[in-house]
Amino acid sequence: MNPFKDLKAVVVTALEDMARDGALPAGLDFERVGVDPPRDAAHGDVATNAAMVLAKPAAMKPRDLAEGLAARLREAAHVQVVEIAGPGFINLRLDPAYWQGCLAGILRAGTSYGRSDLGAGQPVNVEYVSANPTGPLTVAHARGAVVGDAVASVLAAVGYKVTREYYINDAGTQVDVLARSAYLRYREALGETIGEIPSGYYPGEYLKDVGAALAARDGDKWLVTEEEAWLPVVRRFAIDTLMTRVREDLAALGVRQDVFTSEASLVEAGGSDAVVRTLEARDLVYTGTLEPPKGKVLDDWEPRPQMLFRATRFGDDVDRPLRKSDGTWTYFTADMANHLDKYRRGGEVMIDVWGADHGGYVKRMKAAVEALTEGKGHLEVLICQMVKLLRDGEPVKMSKRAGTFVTLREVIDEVGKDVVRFIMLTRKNDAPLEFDLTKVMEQSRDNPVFYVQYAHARARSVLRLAATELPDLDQAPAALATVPLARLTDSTELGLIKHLSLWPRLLEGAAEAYEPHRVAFYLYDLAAAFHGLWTKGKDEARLRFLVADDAEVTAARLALVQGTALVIAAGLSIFGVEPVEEMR
RNA sequence: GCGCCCGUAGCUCAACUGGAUAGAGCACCGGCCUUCUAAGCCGGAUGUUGCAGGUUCAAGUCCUGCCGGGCGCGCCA
Repeated sequence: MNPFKDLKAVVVTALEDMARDGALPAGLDFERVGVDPPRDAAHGDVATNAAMVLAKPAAMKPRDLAEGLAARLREAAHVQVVEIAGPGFINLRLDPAYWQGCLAGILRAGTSYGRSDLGAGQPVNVEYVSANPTGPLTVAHARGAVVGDAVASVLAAVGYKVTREYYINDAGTQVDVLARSAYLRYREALGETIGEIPSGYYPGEYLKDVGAALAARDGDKWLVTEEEAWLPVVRRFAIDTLMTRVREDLAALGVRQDVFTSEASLVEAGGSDAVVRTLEARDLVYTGTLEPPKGKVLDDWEPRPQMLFRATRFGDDVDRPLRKSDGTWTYFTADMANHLDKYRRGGEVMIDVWGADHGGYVKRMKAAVEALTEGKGHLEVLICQMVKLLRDGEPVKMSKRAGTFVTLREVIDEVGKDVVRFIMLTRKNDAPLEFDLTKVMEQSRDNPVFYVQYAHARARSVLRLAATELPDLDQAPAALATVPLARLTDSTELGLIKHLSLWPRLLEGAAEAYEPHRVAFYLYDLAAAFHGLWTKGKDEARLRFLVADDAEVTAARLALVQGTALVIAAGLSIFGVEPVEEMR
């Protein structure tokens, strides 16, 4: 059920008929032919650019081509008016019966309306969050979490087989710093005065819990041992504790990932070595010395020969180091192992959601995927820009260095997970986002979460009232598909159906572009259309949803209300947001 | 210095992968509640899409060069 796809088929069929009749050259590619809702409703219900994009390959004048196509489209079912406009657009207006039929189709499809098999079951791996387990999640992490989760849901809805993945960065020097920081808190928990946290350590208060928990478990046994004895134990303990907390935070946000891959175990299992061997076999590894970056002062720079990956062969700016001077692998090497692992587990298509501070890392990872998969794997990276947390328009003070930052958990506790999720999706991922804790709780049109929820609540409210007044009417979507929908004739009613008819097309577009925010804007527009119809019924009694002496029109309108509620709920469920039954 | 991202109405942002006269909200003005939620709706103004070129029937969208902002730039992750 996809009205605009059906309309495209109508146009393509007409073009094929023309080719068969000799009105068009044979073998034209209709790929670029668009059949879209026009920006301006005055242009009709649907517009196609077919005459313009085919004019050149067909060696015809756009106007002539348009005349021929328009003549055939006039014969198509439900086509009321066909006009040629501007440089060669063909505008179609469809009769009310077409749109009434669409509503019936939407209701028959029910909750599966909008879903499709576009992806044809192709596997896609979406990796997101992947935060270091060195502290609680923040609002910045939340954006990546929600965007990744929504991209995954959008792709799943259009038929891809999606794996949601988290890569745990539990190896390297940062987790050693974590361990030493936690050890300080452990000593503190056992009564020592540790004073100010030295620089280079994680100062966050949250590590007090970790230290105390370790003291409770192991007593004072690590106080007297050397670092090499306690470090692996404390590190493991701290990582496990913090990862548990990360998972709890994600659960509170409604994010549940399928696969958690540990960098440490990947390296331990020889993943990095395997990556280097693979690259060596393809002659993509050499020992060389990198130039210092120009225009940037590096006081401790000294030229050093190191093991390098020929990333420049795959479009990167410089070749990239694989091994640190202490002999261990770089983060990059381990992450290559991660991506090779994902690829082998069955994902030619991989999507990574990263923070803005990793933007400089995109080219090398794409280069690595191309090299490791011999061009068969494809990596797409979505960069999430900053989240500016505000309260009443004023920035909320945060400093990671001083350990004073607002955690995701605090924000969820304050405004609720649904608000966090929706707001995080009201911007393109690569645009900065303002998150005003005051504004998102406002009940006004300025707050999209409220506005969309209100529309759904109003729709449900009508259906509740109808259930008591018309107990014999079956409100199930499939049942409402059979009522006399021809009674829906007002332009506002038909306009609302047209909005609903866009949903499958919009969802596919959001999936192909990896842009879940489109769903948020769609829902906002749909809510506006519904609120408009609602109020029109207040002004003109004949347009009220429930008309006491006309059971038919009431049933038809309830079908429209049900369809609207259905689509809003479907959109919100893509976002992992619960549609509300009533506003409080 | 180099690379990536961004630049649209006074403010916050859209613009359906190149379509028609660039649209919403906020703010400002004026209307609409004995009736399904007025937490809403209707009407009113606002633009050299940072600048300059180029490609195209068609450019906010693609290409080149500038200007402005953000992020990043060997052995952190």
